[in-house]
Amino acid sequence: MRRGRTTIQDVAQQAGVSVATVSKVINARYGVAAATAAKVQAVIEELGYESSLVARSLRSHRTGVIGILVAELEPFTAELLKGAGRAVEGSGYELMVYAAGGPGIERVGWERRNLSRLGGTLIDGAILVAPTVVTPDDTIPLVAVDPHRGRSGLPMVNSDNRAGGRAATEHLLALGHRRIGFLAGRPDLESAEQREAGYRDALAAHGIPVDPALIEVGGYEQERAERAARALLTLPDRPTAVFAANDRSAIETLEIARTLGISVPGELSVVGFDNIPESVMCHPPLTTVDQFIQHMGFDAVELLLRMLAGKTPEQTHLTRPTTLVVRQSSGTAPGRRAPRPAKVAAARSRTTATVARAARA
Amino acid sequence: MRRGRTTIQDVAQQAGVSVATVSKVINARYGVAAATAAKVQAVIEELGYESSLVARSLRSHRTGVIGILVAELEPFTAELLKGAGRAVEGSGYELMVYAAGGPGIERVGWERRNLSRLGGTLIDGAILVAPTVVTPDDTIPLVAVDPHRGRSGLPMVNSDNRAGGRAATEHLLALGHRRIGFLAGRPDLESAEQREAGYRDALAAHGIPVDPALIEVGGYEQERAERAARALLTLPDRPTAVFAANDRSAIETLEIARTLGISVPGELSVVGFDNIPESVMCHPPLTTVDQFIQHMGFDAVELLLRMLAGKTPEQTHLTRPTTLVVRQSSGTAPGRRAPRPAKVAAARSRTTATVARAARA
DNA sequence: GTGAAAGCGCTAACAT
DNA sequence: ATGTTAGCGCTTTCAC
Repeated sequence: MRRGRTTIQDVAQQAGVSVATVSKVINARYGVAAATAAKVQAVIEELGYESSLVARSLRSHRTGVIGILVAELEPFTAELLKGAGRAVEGSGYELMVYAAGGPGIERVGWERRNLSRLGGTLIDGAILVAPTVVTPDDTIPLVAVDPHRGRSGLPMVNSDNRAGGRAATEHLLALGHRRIGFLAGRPDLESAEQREAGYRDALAAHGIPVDPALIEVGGYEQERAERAARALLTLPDRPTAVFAANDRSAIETLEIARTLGISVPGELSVVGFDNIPESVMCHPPLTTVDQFIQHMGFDAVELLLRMLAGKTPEQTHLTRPTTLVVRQSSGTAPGRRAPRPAKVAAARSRTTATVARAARA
Repeated sequence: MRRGRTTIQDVAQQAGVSVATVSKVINARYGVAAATAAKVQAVIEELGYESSLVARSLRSHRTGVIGILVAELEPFTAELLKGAGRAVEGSGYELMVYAAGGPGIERVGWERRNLSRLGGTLIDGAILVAPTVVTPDDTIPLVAVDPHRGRSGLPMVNSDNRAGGRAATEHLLALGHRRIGFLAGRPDLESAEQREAGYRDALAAHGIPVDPALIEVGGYEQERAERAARALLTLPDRPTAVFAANDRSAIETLEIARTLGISVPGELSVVGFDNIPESVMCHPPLTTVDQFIQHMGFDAVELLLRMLAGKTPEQTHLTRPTTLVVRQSSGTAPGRRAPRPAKVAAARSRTTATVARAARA
């Protein structure tokens, strides 16, 4: 046995041919005698040789690999990957997920950095998840999922965040809440901005002025979100409900409420956004806005695949609808004695069923 | 603007120095005048240059990237990634997940193929998830998660599958079930084998002979599992309970039961294994064995990190305990009128709480 | 039909 | 302190 990996050199030597010939056999190029090809093939099998993706891509600039670039491997990303995974099946492409290394290090610009590191070589196209800035790089086809604010011109997949934000807030209003706090997300993301717009829409529609004291920025970061939630819940005249811009923040709000001895949904209603699996497993299960993350992952890959095939897709901006999923973290506003309306209960089972179906789709 | 990526060549030219000098600056090597370094650095910023991971790794054989090789991006994998993601934070390493491309193509040997393609270059170490065969490759440090049967000598992380299988079966026995079917998993995986052993253990402990007709192989594959579940449920004298070797198979069993008009848990109890998020979202929510997948991912990365640091870990075989999580898919055996015991209800809330905590850990 | 040689972008010895 | 040279493993002209 040799040390290190088996290289094309080893195969060539063992087969008694040149490296070039082996390469031709591997890539099924013309100009190789059947007998030679067979012999080389046999040696390849024997040695268990597999050509190095790295060396190959450095040279040929075509790898059959799609990159998914994310800042962090957290629930949202994980859901997205499930959808992406299904979309590549049978496409001939493989998936490479590159995680920038946690939430810590220099969020801004990670996608450009990693794109430079991988693009042009290694991956034929990439999906950028919640990118901070994107200099439309013309090296390889790109698709953005849940992108930052402002037109980037990049093909993208997102959801109707504004309608989702509105639905969440309307739900709380329907339950009699009037002081509804908003736990804002990453200010640079269009989605976060739109969810806030939806929140404002709903309040405006009901003639309720927005109270700036009830808006805190959580930024989708654990500590910051916790601080923001605590600020909201320790207000002299605290809100009776909080709409958080994503499920993680909402779950953190649930946590803070628990430490403060505030019962949910008795004294406080909480609504999130995303419908990550964790939103079902927390206590109480979270009312949230489903944005069908798996579908987004699926769509993004499909779009990219089409671009890689050279077809210019007619639709380069895919926006998915969202659905409110009512669970146990939201209830009638304190002081109101309206019983939980029957239609809410009905909505609950329906939407939950939807989720289950989406998970398998 | 140039076409294609910016290379080290471009930087060197623009800065009026040699390529080697630029390389030294990038890698903070000695032998560069402060002034030169500053100038080069400025050009790097200006051009937005980032060195190619591919070219670099081809040469230096050190990348700071850990590979996670999986056959498919499905719920189990996704959970594992969450844990792995947390473990690399602050380690200086980044994570690259490589998905072999769906459940379809040539399952056996995918890990060896991909390892050859990436190893030695691109990744400094790898985690193999549910590998089919592993020729202990000495090129880079390897850790296996949920490995195949037989000693591979590879450092590994798994759970106490036998105890878990026993607990699941004991639970059904305690509910009065006597005809308990088993939906087996991938025969090549040690975990699947152990779960079956646990099942047999429990039956034996209660003096119940194993009925071969009640054992079907699902192989963790959608279609096959569905066929197996259908076979079990259409048996002339069908089982009153089914223990499936993983949650996906269990959820598929739920599905088949529904199409056959068999009510769960009224006429049939179902217990799974894994505790993937989907097990909470299905109908009814699944009773299952939690194997703390996220923790396994965390542990695997930590173990690999230690190996990469050159420390030989004293413990190279990590086995985690499992916990039964009782939800709504299991109930008293038909014909028995024992009310659902109070302690089961108690266990339920406790274990669910455990899950919630684990999810955040 | 086959092999020699150049080069992808980079780093590491070795010169200067 | 800087540049020159030689590859890493592979693909691709282009001779033979």
